[in-house]
Amino acid sequence: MTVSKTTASKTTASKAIASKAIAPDLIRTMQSNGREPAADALQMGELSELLGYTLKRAQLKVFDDFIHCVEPLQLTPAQFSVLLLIDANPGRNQTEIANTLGILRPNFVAMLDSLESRELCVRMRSTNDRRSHVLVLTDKGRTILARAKKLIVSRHEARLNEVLGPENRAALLRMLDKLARDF
Amino acid sequence: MTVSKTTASKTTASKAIASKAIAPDLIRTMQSNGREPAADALQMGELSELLGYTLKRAQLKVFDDFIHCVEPLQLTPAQFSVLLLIDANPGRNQTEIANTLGILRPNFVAMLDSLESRELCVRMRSTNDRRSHVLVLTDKGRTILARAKKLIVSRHEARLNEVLGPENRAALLRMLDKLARDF
DNA sequence: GATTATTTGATATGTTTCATAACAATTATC
DNA sequence: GATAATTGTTATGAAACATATCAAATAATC
Repeated sequence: MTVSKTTASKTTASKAIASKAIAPDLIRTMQSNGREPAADALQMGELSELLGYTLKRAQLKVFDDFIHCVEPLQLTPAQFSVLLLIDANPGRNQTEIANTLGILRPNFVAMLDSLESRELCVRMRSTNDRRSHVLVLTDKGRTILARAKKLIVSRHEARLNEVLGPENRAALLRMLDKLARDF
Repeated sequence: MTVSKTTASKTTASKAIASKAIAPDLIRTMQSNGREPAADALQMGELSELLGYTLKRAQLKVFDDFIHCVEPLQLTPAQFSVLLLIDANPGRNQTEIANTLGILRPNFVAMLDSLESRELCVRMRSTNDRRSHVLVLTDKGRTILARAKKLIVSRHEARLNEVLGPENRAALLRMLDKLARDF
């Protein structure tokens, strides 16, 4: 280590410029334009060029919006994907659904418990293989799923189209899919 | 609920076709082409069109590759971003760095403890504001950061360019940045 | 056909990540 | 000088993610 143990940090108010007579945003402008480094925005450095960083940031934003759009149905992205996959793949068991979604079997148990307690789906012992549970949506589950799809299309994906434009949205999806597959 | 409590699930081997005389992949081909639904790949349904789902999948892949590429230095994406931001913003305190990265201050403490215990950075009491800690990279920290940047460029981002192509990679970054900001 | 190995769902458990409340020390505000 | 706000910290909890292990059921092997 070559660094000394104390340093001066310029925090918020620089000097004693601040006075009630001057508007707050004017003060900020003066500070930002002064010789002192702007107190607000930090340099992002090479972080802006790091795809992984921006990817994560975007993912959090998109998930937040998803949750908000589908809020009246109280479905997380993961729960929605489970319902969707059960519906699209009748006759499949827990392991198959979980694996396809990248969910580990032990963690899938509580997930299903929750959905089943809300009567959105049911586990049924398979007659062929009495070890496995075939997953089936209830009527309520199908209804919720249908409503969720509508909300996602009309709110969530619509907003994505607004921000990106339909062509860009499609291009983005293609590239992300390529990454998810071939990377 | 309108579903009965038992159902038949077709699992692996259909009928008694299996025999040692037939090659395993031939059997699989026969099964896939038969009337029975393919036992392997599940229908992804509308999931393939859900941007959030693909986004998450891609993000996990990219982070995995990041961790792998920078493995000799034992840096997580989060740790790397902290080192980078400290280096790019001398004189800033914990709260400022944490906020910029979207890390909550309480969670940032252990993070810094870890980096400091590895002697990659130091907290220094500010002389201006004795509440705050100014964060500074040690020489070791700067060295590790420089090595990490090299590994990321030569391995990680290089691979991204291979898979996507430079133009697509740039376009992807632009769109993700737009989402992270405006969404 | 009995023995061994594998698969399925489940439990227990641990780690990591993320979020909230509260506190002492310090500084800002009035 | 009393009160409020900020900084780093601790404690704590929830959620997401991962591993080992188990009983029941089935498949594979001898």
